[in-house]
Amino acid sequence: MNKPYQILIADDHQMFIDGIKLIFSNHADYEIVAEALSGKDVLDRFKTQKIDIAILDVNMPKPNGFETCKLIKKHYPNCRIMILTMYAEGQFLNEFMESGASAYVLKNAGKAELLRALESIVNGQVYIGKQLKLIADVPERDGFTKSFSLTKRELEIIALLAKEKTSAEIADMLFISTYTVNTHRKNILNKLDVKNTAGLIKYASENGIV
Amino acid sequence: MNKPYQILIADDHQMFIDGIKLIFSNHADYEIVAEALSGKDVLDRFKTQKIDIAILDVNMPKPNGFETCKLIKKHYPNCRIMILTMYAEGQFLNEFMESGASAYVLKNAGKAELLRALESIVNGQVYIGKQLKLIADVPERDGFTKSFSLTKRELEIIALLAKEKTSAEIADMLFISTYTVNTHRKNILNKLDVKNTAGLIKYASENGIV
DNA sequence: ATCACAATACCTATAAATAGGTATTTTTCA
DNA sequence: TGAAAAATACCTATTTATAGGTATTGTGAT
Repeated sequence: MNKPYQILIADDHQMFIDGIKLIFSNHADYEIVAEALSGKDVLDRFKTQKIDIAILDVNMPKPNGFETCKLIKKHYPNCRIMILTMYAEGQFLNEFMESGASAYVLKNAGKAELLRALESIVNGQVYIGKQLKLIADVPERDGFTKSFSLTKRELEIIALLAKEKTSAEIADMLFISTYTVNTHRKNILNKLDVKNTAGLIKYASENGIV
Repeated sequence: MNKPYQILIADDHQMFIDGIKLIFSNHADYEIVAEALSGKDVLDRFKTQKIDIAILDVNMPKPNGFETCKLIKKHYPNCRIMILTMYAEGQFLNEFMESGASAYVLKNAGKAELLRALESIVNGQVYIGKQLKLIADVPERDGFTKSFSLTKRELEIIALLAKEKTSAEIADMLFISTYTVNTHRKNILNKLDVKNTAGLIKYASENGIV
C-alpha cells in the first residue's frame, strides 16, 4: 500500500460520489480510482483493480455496507475500509465492530474529519467519528481518537457564540443565568481541547456545527 | 422569476460544475436546471429552457464569460448573471461593469458567499466578492456590499488568532508591541464588520483565510 | 513632493472571557 | 428505582478583549 492510495468510493447517489471526488481532486496522497453504486458493483471493481481503501455507504442496495465490507475483508484482507453513515445513532456499532472496517464516520462530517479518518486508516488505526463515538459509548480501544460528546445545550451555546453573542446575551436568550452559560463554555473548551473562543469557532466551522 | 430560481451553471471543468451542484442539492430556493461547458453551450441552453440565473466562469472557451454575458443580456435582459473568477486581481472589473452582470465572485469564495451573492442578485442588487472589491477599489454604488481590504499584517494576525494565540503572544511572535496588535485587531473587526473574535474566526473560516 | 495608506505605538476605561472551585436539581436510561 | 449525565447556579480572581482616543514613521503611487 503506497502513495497515492487507491480509493474506491461507493454510494447509491451519484451526486454524493461527485462531492467526495471533489474533495480528493488535487490531493497528493489519495486518488479515487473506482466508483460503485451498489454492493455488487463494489465487488466487481475489486476483481479488476487494485484498491487500497474502500469508502462504503451503509445504506447501499444489494449487499449493504457492512455485508459488502465483510466480503471484501474475506477476499482482500489488506484492504482498509471506511463506512459512512447518515445517522448519528450508534445502532450500527456492533455491526461495525464485527465487519472489520477501519473507520466509521458520519456523512456530514466534513472534509477535515474525512481526511483525519483516512490518515488513521493508513496508519493502521481504527477511527470512529466524534459524533458517533459518544452516542455509542464504546470502551476505549487502541488507536481510537480522543472523542468528545457535545450536549444539546452545548451545541446551542456554540451556535449563539458563532452569532457573536456574549455570555450575558446568551443567558438572556436561553432564560438561564450568565453563570450557567460560563460553566457551559468552560466545559465546551475542555471537551474540544481548545484554548479560547477562537479555537472553538474554528472547530465548529470545520465540523459543520455552525 | 419565482422560486425555486432556475439556474444554469457554466464552466469548462465538469468537476467544478459537480461541486456547485452539490451545494445546491436540497436547496429550496435554487435549482440547477442546466449545465454548459462552453459559451456556445450556454447560448444553446437558453434557446430551449427558461433560466433565471446564469453562473459563468470567466475563463470559458469559445465566447468567454463576459462576452457570453453580454450576449445573454442582449437577448434575455431579465436573466441575472453571476461571473466567477479564479483570480483575485481586479483587472476584469471594467469588463464586469460593462457586461451587465449582477455578481462577480471569486471561485474559492465558499458556499456562504455564493448564497449571499445569489440573494443579492434575486433582490436586484449588484454583488462583488469581498476579496475582489477592495483590490479594484471601485467607488461605492447602490446595492454594492460593503467592502474591506485586509492588509498583509492583518491577515497574519488573523492566522495567529485562529491558532488560539492571545494579543500578547502575537506581539511576541511578530516582535511588535501588544498595543500594536490590539490596534490591528480593532481595525480588523471594523473592516469585517464583526463584533468579536468569534465573528472574525467564522468569517475567516468561511472565506478560506484560515 | 505630496498624499494615502500601512504599520507602528501609546493611554485609559470598561466589558468580557477564562480558570479554579463547589453544589443542586432535573433528565435520562438501564 | 437508582445511577449517571446534563443542566443549572454561584463565587472569586485574573487575564484578555474591546472601544475610545491620538500620533508618528515609512512606503509606494501619482
